[in-house]
Amino acid sequence: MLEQENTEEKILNAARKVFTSKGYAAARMDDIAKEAGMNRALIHYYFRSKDKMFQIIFEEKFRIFFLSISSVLTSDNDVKEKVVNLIRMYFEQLIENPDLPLFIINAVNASPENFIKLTNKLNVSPKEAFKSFHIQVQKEVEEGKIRNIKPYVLILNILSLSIFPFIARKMFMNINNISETEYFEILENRIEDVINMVLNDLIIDNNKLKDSK
Amino acid sequence: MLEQENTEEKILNAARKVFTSKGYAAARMDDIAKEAGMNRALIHYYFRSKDKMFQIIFEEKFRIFFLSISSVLTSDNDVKEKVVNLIRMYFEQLIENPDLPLFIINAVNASPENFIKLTNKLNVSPKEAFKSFHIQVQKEVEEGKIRNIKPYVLILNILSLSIFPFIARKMFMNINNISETEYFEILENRIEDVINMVLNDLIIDNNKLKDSK
DNA sequence: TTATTATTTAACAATATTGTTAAACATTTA
DNA sequence: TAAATGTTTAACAATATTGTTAAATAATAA
Repeated sequence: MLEQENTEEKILNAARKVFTSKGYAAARMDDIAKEAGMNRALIHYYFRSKDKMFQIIFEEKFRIFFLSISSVLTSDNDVKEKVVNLIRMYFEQLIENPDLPLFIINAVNASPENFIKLTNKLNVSPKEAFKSFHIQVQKEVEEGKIRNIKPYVLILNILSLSIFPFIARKMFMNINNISETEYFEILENRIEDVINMVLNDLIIDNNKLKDSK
Repeated sequence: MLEQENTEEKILNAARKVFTSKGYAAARMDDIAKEAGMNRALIHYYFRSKDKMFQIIFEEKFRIFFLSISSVLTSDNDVKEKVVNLIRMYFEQLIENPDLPLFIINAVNASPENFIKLTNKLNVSPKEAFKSFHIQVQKEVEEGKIRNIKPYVLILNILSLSIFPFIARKMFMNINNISETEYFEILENRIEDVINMVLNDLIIDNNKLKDSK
């Protein structure tokens, strides 16, 4: 009988699950204890308080979420390559971790100070990564490599198309009566569409629009 | 001295504000009372319990959110017109109500039964609206009016590009050190970009892509 | 084996949050 | 005006949730 995970791991796994699906306020220490198959006192023995546990999970998730973005944004590739990498990377990461974005957004909304503290504490700087991408976009616009697009607009488009489907997935599944598996298949098949749409939007082309009149 | 709003309105306004910004679990009856400038007992006198109050606010917001979508989706327009209307409508609505999508998504995630109950109770049926749009898209694809795109993909693209920027706005503002006013300006200027991008993606065009090789 | 240490639990304590009530105060109406 | 009704509050009660402790059990080291 391979009992693999020890108590500490069991607790962390349970906490991860409960916190990411319910968020801090709605999570109960008892939910975590039950999920881990043990007594509430035990999780206090291992991790002092709810706050401390949440902090651990949040840091971990925060790292996962921003480290990969940052690495793509600050790589050596040009803008179009980064666009492709970002979209693929998000999809792969979020298919494994569908609750991640909502968890992080809610946590940051609930206490923005925490976000600021963490970006300082960890050697992950979304601010810097975004800024350097911003500059690169402006440069490529000036060089005529891509159309004249505002960096913020491009970033927002990529993030929106990649992340939103995971944020709204339960509602979407509900409205359209489809299972998570089916939904993820739709998303998987959608990746190339998204890539094409964003890349297309970067092409310098004078006569492709305004034909509706 | 025009004292306009009565106690009941004061409470509802406060509840609206607190619930939509914090969500059910993190909201405190005391937050609402303070926001309304009164005693906690008074809000119980008017609205029995926290659950009941939340239900009122949720129904209201749910209606606002889905009524306008449904009306656009089930109108007489063709797909391209609907795309334009949807994107404009979302922007106008969310600029007034930026917390709306996150509030609804979190509430639906927390209790999907509630969502189902409400769609039945109210004469608002996102399910039907989505379905009819779905069929219309397939029809226009067959007629050659728009490119061969999966209805789900189109809907997801529109919703993503329109809604996500509001969901992630606090994080985005934080990362890029910009105020809400500045951010909303960026979004305002982005509308036409989004419309163009989505419409462009619907055009039947054989030689606009795959030029990167 | 026995002593020591780590793990686990049940029972308890403290705090936070919601909900109630009786009495004070204000407003309406007879 | 006085009775009746509606509004508001402070104080209290009940419940939910987190956190602690002492004692039992298991694991480890001497």
